[in-house]
Amino acid sequence: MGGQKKNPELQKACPVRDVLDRLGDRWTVLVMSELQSGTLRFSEIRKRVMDISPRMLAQTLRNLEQDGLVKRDVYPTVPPKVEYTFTSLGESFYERVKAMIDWAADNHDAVRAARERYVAPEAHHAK
Amino acid sequence: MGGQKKNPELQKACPVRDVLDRLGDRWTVLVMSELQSGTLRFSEIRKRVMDISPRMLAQTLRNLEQDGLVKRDVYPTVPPKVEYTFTSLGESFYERVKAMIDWAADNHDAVRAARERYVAPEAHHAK
DNA sequence: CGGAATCCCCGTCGATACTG
DNA sequence: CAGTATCGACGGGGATTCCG
Repeated sequence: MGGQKKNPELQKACPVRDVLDRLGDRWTVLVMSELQSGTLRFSEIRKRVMDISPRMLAQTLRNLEQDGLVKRDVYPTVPPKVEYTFTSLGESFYERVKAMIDWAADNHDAVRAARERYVAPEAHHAK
Repeated sequence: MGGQKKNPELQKACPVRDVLDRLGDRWTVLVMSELQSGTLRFSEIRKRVMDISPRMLAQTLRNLEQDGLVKRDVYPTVPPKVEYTFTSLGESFYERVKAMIDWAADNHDAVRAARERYVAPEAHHAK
């Protein structure tokens, strides 16, 4: 996905983009769908999402925490233990996301079929 | 959003990513929310979305068309006229997207408030 | 264990210009 | 009008290394 500025002025004005942009990245949706099953530790999420790097998991979780969608609980034990849980805001958000995930699962075949059928419009001079 | 490969093998296996990735980009959601109001011409969408470049609009529309979410009708008149309309697949998809947009609008304040409250976790050695 | 810091690649997007 | 072509930059995110 492409770089480019993410104009903060525009974000202020646009609630949609502001919130939805988080779904743009590779991991947020995947992480949320694991968190759905309840409280999880950092390493547990890692195991479930499998090919996420610790760096990206940390970043994804911090974004979610920052937006008030996920709660982070630190237990100052040794070894350290950190748990992540949806807030109620997060749960209500995930409901909608879930609706989209389900749609994607249900209609994946239709979409893939459409992609296969698709032929590039030869400019407009359809010969 | 960032470059990096988009492993096609993984996409094949993952319906979620496959479909939802489209929402990651800057414009798809905006364009869809205009198309909601009915059939629109290329230039009409441009006027409504305002700061989208012709390049990005064309690309966004082609993606939607490719996925079978939007229908493209070309009238070989002069000057050319091209209309875009949701397919029924697209409409059913947009229903879910709309649910998220509405959530975003409703909870935008809560999210922004959470962001403002947020203080970076000073590593874990909470002094 | 749960991260943070650094390095670097490369896909996306934006701006600009051109065409049937 | 409805696009396409080319270019360059930005910044996401992977790999790796280190730390409390």
